Formats: sequence, C-alpha cells, structure tokens
Amino acid sequence: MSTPQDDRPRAERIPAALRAEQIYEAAQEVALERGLAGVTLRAVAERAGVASALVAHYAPSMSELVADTFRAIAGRELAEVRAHVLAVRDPVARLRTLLTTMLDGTRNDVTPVWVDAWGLGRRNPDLADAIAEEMTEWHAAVVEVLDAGINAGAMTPADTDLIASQVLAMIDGLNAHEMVDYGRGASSLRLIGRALELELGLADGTLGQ
Amino acid sequence: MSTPQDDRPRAERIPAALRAEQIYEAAQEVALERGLAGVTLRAVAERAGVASALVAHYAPSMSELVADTFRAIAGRELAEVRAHVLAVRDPVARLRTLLTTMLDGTRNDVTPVWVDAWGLGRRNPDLADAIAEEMTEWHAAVVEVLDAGINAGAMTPADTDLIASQVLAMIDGLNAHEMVDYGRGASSLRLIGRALELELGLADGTLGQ
DNA sequence: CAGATTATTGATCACTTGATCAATAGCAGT
DNA sequence: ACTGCTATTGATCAAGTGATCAATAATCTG
Repeated sequence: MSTPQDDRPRAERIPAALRAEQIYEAAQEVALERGLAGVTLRAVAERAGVASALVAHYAPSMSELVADTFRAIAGRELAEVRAHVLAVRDPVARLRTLLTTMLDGTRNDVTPVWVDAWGLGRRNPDLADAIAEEMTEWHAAVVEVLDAGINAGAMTPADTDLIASQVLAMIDGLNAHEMVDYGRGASSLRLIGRALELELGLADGTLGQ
Repeated sequence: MSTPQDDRPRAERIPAALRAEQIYEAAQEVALERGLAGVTLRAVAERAGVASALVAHYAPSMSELVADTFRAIAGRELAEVRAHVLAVRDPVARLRTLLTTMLDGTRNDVTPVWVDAWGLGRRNPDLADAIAEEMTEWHAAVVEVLDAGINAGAMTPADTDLIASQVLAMIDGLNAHEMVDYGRGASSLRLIGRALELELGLADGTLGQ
C-alpha cells in the first residue's frame, strides 16, 4: 500500500488559466469538506485529478493557497448572505433574516473553515491578513443593515459600529461552541435576538421566535 | 544537522509518578507557548528534558495528552478567575471584575489554547469531550455570579442561563477576533458591558468605563 | 553484594507534509 | 511533418509526525 505516485489516467492538457481555476476550486471543495487544515498539496491534487506536483506548480505556496481558499469561501458566503438579506425590504425583517441565515445551520460547512482559520492564522500571515479583510467586510455588511433600520425609524439610534462587532462576536463564538457539540439546548437565535431587541428598542420576540 | 537522537545528559531517574507529572506540566508549558497544536511528542520531550520515547511511554497517546493538557490549562484558568472574582463582595463589582479579568489580556496565552482546541476538537474526540466539560464549568461559574447579583437585588431578574451563554459566546468570539489582530479599536469590555447593563437593569457605564 | 525491578533510551518504522526538477507528452504554428 | 512551446508528471528530498521495542542503566530488595 505504498505506491510512490497516484496511478490515474494522465490529466487532459488544458490552458494554464483554466487549470489554475480548477485547482483553485478543488482547494475550496476540500476546505469545505475537511476543513482548512485539510487543504494539503496531495488532497487538492487528488480532488482536482492531477499530480500533486501540478498543484505545487500553480500555487505559489500552500500557505498562500490556503489563504486564497479561505478568502474565496468567506467572500462568496458574504456575497450570498448579503444578496439574500438585502432582498428583504422591511428593516426589522431584514435584520431577522440576517440572524436566521447566519445561524440556521445552512452554512454548516463554512463554520469549520472559519474556526480552522483562526487557529491557523497565527502561523500563516497570509491567512491572518485574509481573515482580517473578510471580517472587515462582514462588519460593514452588518452595519449597513443596522443603519438602514435606524434611518427608516424602525430602530432606536445606537452605536451600530459597536453593535455590529457584538453581533459578529456572538455569532462566531456560538458557532465555535456548536462545533464541539456544545449546544446547551439554548437557541442561538433567541439569545442574540434578545440582546439586539434591547439595544435597538424592538419589542420582545421581534427578532427571535 | 540531523542527529538521529537528541544529545543530552541522560535524565535523572525519578519515580514514575513524579516523571509523569513533569511531562504533564511540560506539555502545558508547550501549549501555552506554542499553542495546543504545538504539543507534539518531541516538543514535550525536549521541554521536559527527556527522550521522546519517554513521553510516549507515559502518555497513552498524543491525542489524549493534548486533551488532558487542555483540560489542565482551562481548569486552572477557571479556578484562578473564580477565586479572584468571588473575592469581590459587591455583586455588580463582582460581575465587572469577571468581565475585566476575562478581557484585560492577562490571559493572552490561554486564548490561543482555546482557539486551537476548537479547531483540533473536530479530529480529536477526547479533546472535544474536554472542551465541552470545561465550557460547562465556565457556564456554571458565570451563572453563579449572575444569580448572586439577582438574589441580592442588585440586578433585574433575568434568564441567567441564557445570558451566561451569551457572555461566553461574546468573550470567545472577541478573543478569537483579536487573535488575528482584528481589534477594530472598540473596547471589548464596553461592548459586552453595554449589553449586560441593558439586560440586567444596570445604569449605563456601570460595567464598562 | 547479587539480583530483581523499573526508569530511560537509541534506533527505527510507517506515514504525512511541502517542495523541487529533470523528463515527458501534447498541442500550435510553420 | 517538423519544431518549439508548455502543460504535466514521476521520482525524490528533507523535515516532521506518532509509535514501538529491545537494550541499557540506575535504583531497590533481599
């Protein structure tokens, strides 16, 4: 059980740009399935159906590939959530949609990616930069939702910058907790919802069920 | 640069129980300095000043050693914080002490241990169990502080179970964020303090400065 | 002091990681 | 059909991981 190389039909020869894209996408698939820590030279190569040397050929280094993979996954997630949330017109319903979307477990595969990222970020500077960037964008998106609600008069004026940080901290903390099966039975939505209702002058239960 | 074995004076022969304790402590030192992911057979051996085989001899397996190491660090941290917090008699001041203690950066070395733990917990069942246990104890400690405040009439009655989960989520989330240098300038204490003041009927600024 | 007990080690295994490089194979243009 | 360009690969490296085991050395016991 120790074949020095993968036996596999030789990969079809395609333009470099296209192959780079395939490898890039394979890395994302691996990250979503096995976590960011599972994005190894050989795992990505197998997923893409090419020799591991080809992955090394297209990626500057694995640490950069990991960082780029994280950036792609986090960026796409934000774009999707943003589009989904902004489609809701009523400000309060929009905020509720934001919370439910981020907590309903639909994105159960990207949470491990974030948790892995925080841990790996300490030894991977490229990844640390990527994390900071994505977090800034998430923060801006939450602020946008809050500001819209306040400007529409549906929420009490508040320090949206601070509240957005709070929301993200709670969501990331809860997601990390749930990853190790620490549910405590309490509904995460209700937990965050209550806090925001108080800070934004909303009636009890408006954000949670 | 490839000595097959560490050249080093042979470790003095001491009773097994004592040596086990030394290795156990060496693992904790390594974890605090290089993170839980740095707790490897050879790193612990070097730290303890023994051959790597001896670490393997005393530890059932590395995954168990990592789990035990986490348990020891998290447990000791909780005991210390608890003692420090319970020494404060005034309920509100006690809560404030709890928050400042958990956020003032004094325990900057154990935060990475927690963050590593969440990531590694997915592949290390022993570690996952340890995490859940330690979190349960932390939760109970926070509830204790909140209940005391409410019973003393210093805080508005509330669902302390839920609020404790919220506090832990925010703290862990914020700590994770700060680990990748994502400070956003905002004071974490003020952020959590504001939220709790609202939920516990405390005057603005009572918990934060 | 001789012998049994046990703590400690060196060597080694099988495996995984990222990375490099000469060699090969396929396509494009002439 | 030939030639040049380039995508792709196999082999291999050095480093690091956890783990095992016979051999050694120190202590204790009778």
